[in-house]
Amino acid sequence: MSRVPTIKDVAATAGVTVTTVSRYLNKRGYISEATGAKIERVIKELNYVPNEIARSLFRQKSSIIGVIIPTAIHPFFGELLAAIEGSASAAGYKILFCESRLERGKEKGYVEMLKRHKVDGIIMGSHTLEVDEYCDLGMPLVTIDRKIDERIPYIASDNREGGRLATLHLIEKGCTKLAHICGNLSLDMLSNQRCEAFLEEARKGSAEPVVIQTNIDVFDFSQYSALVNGLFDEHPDIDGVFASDLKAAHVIQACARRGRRVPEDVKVVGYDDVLMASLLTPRLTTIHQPIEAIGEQAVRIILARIAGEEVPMTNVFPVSLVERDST
Amino acid sequence: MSRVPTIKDVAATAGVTVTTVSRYLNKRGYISEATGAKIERVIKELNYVPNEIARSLFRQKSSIIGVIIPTAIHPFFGELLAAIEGSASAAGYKILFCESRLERGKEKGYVEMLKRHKVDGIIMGSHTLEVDEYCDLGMPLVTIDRKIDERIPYIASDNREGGRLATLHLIEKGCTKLAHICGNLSLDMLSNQRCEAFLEEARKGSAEPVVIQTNIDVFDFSQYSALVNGLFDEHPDIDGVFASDLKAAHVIQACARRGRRVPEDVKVVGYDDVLMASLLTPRLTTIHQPIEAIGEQAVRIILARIAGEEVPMTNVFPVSLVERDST
DNA sequence: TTGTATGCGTTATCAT
DNA sequence: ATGATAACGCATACAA
Repeated sequence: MSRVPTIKDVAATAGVTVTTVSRYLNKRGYISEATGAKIERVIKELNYVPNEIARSLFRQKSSIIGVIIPTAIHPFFGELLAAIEGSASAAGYKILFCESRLERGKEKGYVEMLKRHKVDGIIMGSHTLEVDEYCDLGMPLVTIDRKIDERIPYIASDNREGGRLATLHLIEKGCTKLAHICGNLSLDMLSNQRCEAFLEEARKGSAEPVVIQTNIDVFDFSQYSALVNGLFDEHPDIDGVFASDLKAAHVIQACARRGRRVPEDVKVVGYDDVLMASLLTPRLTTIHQPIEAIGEQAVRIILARIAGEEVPMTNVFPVSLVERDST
Repeated sequence: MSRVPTIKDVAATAGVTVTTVSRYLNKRGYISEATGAKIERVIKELNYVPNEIARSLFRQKSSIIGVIIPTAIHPFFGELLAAIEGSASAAGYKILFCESRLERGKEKGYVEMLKRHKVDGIIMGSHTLEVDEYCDLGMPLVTIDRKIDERIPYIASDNREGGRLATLHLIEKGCTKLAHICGNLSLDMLSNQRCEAFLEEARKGSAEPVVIQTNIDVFDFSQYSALVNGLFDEHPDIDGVFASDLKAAHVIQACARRGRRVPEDVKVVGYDDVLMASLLTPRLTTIHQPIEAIGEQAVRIILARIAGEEVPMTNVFPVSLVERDST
């Protein structure tokens, strides 16, 4: 027999019916010592493994959760994905992994696909669709860094506080002209609050603020260099920059090229505190957000939703300033 | 009707049988203009989507491929994963994502799980199991960076050539005492060839070679700092280091702390050329391996295997030295 | 303690 | 051009 054995094969060679084997597999009901042993032996002998597809069909439950992020190339999402995978697998769930690349069409296609695949829920870290398209999903959903609707729980770090801390820190360190590089503000993300806080605190602190955005394709990293260089060309007197870690890395890079010393001439504060942050030279001062906790919470929430439990709609994690050498 | 509609519901409300609906869905056989239109309408109205689980069960094919990597936190694997996902989804396949964290038990559990889930094939980037355990899998398999057996195709960069290029470059730049930081050599990985090439070229070039390994838990990044510092403590006269990008980043970091200038006092060459490499200060000279092409090829090979086609067992991609500022 | 029958949602075969 | 039915592999309700 070359094809992979089914429960029928096990039953047949063990001389019982599939019901009994199923019972053995699921440890339900009574089954005699003898037949139990025999079934066990046959299973080993045939190298039988239950077909999870068939199980899923019967149970109306796949034990799979879909995860959609922009791309795993971005260290924040790579780390987030790792956290999600760890928590999910610990709970007996598997991850169907999707990269939207922040393309509307792709994201929509993935949502559709996950629906067809009957995933038990979706963790969404990419947000290019309209509010309705998320609400009409008819499936547990939790978002990262975006508040879509009152009925959809979201997880985020305290972006506003992070923006505040970063800006305050730059001002305290003596910066007088501040820049913030943010993602594309037309995307409805909570990270936009960093920008608001930045502007607010800059004004309070009488520092001149400059804000520049990336393209809509926020994760086209190749644009970052040009963006940063454009910033310094236009505003040579900038002495403090706030931007998420990956962008901050480009800032440090650009400074090195232009002979501007960090932190002496320009101070830089990141956001995220990904692995890379502490590996830059100078080591990056940054706003730490608890990526692992966020991933864990995302899984906890989605599982609770799947179980039909009540969950908090707002899940904002505290951030903290990690002062290193770039300020 | 609150539960999600099935093909039966569509059939019922459209006044036809499931057969006809199925025909419509799969565009097989003839169906009249009128019923076609009606079915289409009902599908929209009911918001029906086919159940992929049931389809998979019938077709004996899930259109899912399993991917096992150590962790997405590591930028190489994050980028590899992104490449794999892109190619797979373009071909209509989905990714069941697993992180082994390089733990034998986890990896084994995942393999088992993927088997139960009837994935069509597995791309394996984590290698903690014995040769037999991979061979007895009874399912298409392709490995990244490990040659397991004549019958299992593998993809890798030309590690030996990479090691050679890196070492040669350091020697040409005038280094006389070279260190190589590698993973744990007890793991049977092709990247170990970098080490062999390193030793060979160092001797040829009359440079004194030092090799240090990481723990078995290669991806416990927290050990890297101590490792690098230990290296410099024991061998203060090292003037050239070869190590994969992430480790190289730690080397640069350690040098900065110790007041050793890169590249003036110590020259550093990485391996991988991940995003981070060009963002370090100084920008890292490194051996570029074509991560995206490797991911694409992994998918191409696994799909060919699934289709029962012949595939090349050996897939070694060329590498090149990217000279930047750390040498 | 074990077996029989049925259904999960879909597709394919064979009728009609 | 459409319908009835079996089958995919498994698990449950109900019998025996």
